[in-house]
Amino acid sequence: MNTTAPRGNADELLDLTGLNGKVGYLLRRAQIAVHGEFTDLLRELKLRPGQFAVLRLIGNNPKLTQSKVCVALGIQRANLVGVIDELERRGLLGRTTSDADRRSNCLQLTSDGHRVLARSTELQERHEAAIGRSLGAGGYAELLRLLGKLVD
Amino acid sequence: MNTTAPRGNADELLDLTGLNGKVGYLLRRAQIAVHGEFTDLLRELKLRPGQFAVLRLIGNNPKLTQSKVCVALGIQRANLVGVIDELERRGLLGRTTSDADRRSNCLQLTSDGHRVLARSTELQERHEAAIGRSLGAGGYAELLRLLGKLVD
DNA sequence: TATTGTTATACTCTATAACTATA
DNA sequence: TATAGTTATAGAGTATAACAATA
Repeated sequence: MNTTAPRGNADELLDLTGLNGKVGYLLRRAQIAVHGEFTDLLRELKLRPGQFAVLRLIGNNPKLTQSKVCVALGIQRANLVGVIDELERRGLLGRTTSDADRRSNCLQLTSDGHRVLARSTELQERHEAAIGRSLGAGGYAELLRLLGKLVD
Repeated sequence: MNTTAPRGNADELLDLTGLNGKVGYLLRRAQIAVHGEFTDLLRELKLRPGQFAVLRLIGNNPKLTQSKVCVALGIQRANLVGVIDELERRGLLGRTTSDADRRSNCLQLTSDGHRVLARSTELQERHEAAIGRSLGAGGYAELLRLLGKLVD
């Protein structure tokens, strides 16, 4: 994450009406902060949060096709291609043409992919634990509940 | 649905462990959903959420300089230039060289800028009200509180 | 020397259309 | 006809470096 960018939480003399008290704006600022922290944590693996989500999903669901990954993660088919290309180039997963439907690629993690997924999952759990400490256990659970409603 | 499909994973049957139960992931999905809804609402004004934030901040704080906008909103000076260029080209605000410090531009909304800000603020209120209905009044307030902690 | 606004540049993420090979 | 993967491309958003004018 960028460390020299202004964070914008210092100037208390400005009138932030219409921004600070709105879910739309605070959700964006919070997401940027949390995403940036996770990006920093994953740097040791040269993995970005979006790549982690793909590894996690395929690790959970071997032989998943690219289309199904896209539906599950809410991304475009065309944009997944490059992500899979890079993870495959790095030897973290493999494409195999499906026997049942030769249009589809079955995706599977390699042993290196499983190792990277295990390490990144540790980092994610550390990250979530830090969030939990700043929100309190009740706040963490309540935030999950409320965010879940927004995603629907 | 083909009943002979062997290990095809239906979308509802996917294992989303490590994604759905994590604040990092749900925060991202929720932010994308909410940001997209606000983007749709603002379309009638040909205004994007980031431009709205700039108009809102300058409307609240006349004569603000570009650097101060950047600190308040957490964006880069270099990236604000184009945003201000476009809003100025559309006649929504004006730059004036500061008397006190001739390096700085004082930013001020035009009457058109105030009109667009007023209308977009109405749209934002409608958007936030819809969020409030889906979360409940208590949930909405609690979400604001929790997101505020994450932004710190 | 430091800061403000600016230009240039690059990289990521996202969105759409069109192609191919399969179904 | 429809779908899976792919290519190409364009638009946002964001990051860094460097420069001129000014402090």
